[in-house]
Amino acid sequence: MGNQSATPDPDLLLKTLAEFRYELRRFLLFSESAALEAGLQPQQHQLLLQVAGAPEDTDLTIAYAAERLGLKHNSAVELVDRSEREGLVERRADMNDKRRAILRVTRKGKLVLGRLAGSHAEELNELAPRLTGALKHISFNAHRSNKVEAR
Amino acid sequence: MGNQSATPDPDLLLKTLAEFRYELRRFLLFSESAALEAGLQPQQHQLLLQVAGAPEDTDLTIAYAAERLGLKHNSAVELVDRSEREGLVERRADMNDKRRAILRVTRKGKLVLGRLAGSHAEELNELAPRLTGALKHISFNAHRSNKVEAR
DNA sequence: CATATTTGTATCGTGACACGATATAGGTTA
DNA sequence: TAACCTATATCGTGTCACGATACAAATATG
Repeated sequence: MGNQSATPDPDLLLKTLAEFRYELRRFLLFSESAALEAGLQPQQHQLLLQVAGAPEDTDLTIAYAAERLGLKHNSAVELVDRSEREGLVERRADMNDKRRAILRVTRKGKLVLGRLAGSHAEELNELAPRLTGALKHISFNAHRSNKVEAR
Repeated sequence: MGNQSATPDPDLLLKTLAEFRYELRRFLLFSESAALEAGLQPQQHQLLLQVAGAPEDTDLTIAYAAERLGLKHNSAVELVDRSEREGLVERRADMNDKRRAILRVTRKGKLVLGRLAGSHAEELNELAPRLTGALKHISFNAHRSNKVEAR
C-alpha cells in the first residue's frame, strides 16, 4: 500500500506548535520593546491596558488587576506600587469597602497607553494571519494526537 | 461626514486589546503550569519545543535557539546549561565548525515534550475561537485608530 | 601566511520581578 | 463580641534575563 503518499510527519504537531510559539514570542518581543521605548516596563503597560480597557461596570481593584494579568495578589500590589511611583496609576479609596484600593489610570498613563494601542493594533494586524494559520493547523492535528499518544 | 452614527466607543480598541492579552495570558498560564507539572521549567519546555520542532534542515545551534525563543545568546547558553544538567538536551560537537554546539533533545526530553504537545493542542483548540475573535476586532479597529491618533 | 576582524559560545556580576509566608485592617457571620 | 474571611501590604528569597567581558575558532585582509 502506498504509504509513500501521505506519511503525515509524526512531528507535524511539534513543528506547528513551535511555529505558533515563535510567532507569539515575536509579538511579545515587539510589545515589550514598544513599551520600553514609550517609557514603560512591559508589565506596567499590561497593567494600564487591563485597567483602562476594563468593562465600565468593573471594580478596578488590585485583585482584578492580578487576575487579569495572571499574577498573585502581592505581585500585583508591587506592580501597582512601581506604577504609582511613576505617576501612571493612582490608588483611590473605596468608601463602601475601605479595604479596597480602586485603581485609576492617570492622564499621563492614558497618553502613553493610547500611543501604544495604535502600534499594537497595526502589529497584530500583520501577525493575525500567521497566528490564525498556525492555530488552524493545530486544531486539525489535535485529533490525530489523541489517538497516537506518546511516541 | 457622518460621525453621527453609532458613537463607536473611543475605548473599544483598548478593550479589545485588553481582552486579547487576557486570553493570551491565560494560555501562557496554562502552558507554564502544564510544563511545571510535567517537571519542566516553562522555558525549558520552550527550548525543547523549538529544538524538536525545527525544520529538518536547520542547524540546531545555541544561536538558533536564542533567536527562536527571543533571547540573547548568553541567556540561551544558560538555559541550555540548566536543561543539559537535567538530561533534557545534549550538546554535540559540530565537526565542520568547532565553535558551534549542536543541540539534541534526549529521549527523556522527547517523552515529556510529547505529552505536553497533546494537552497544548487541546487547549489551543479551545482558545482559538476567542483569540481569533479578538484579532478580527482589532484589525477592524486598526484602521480607525490610524485616523484618530492619540486621544 | 600572519594578523585583524568576525562569529559562536561561555562566564560572571547585577537587577528586576514574581513568589510564599506573614501581617494587618476592614468586613461578615455566628 | 468573638471567630472567620477578604483585600491589601510587607519582606526575604530565588530564578532568570541581561550587559560586559572573555576566548577559541573561522574568515577576511594585507
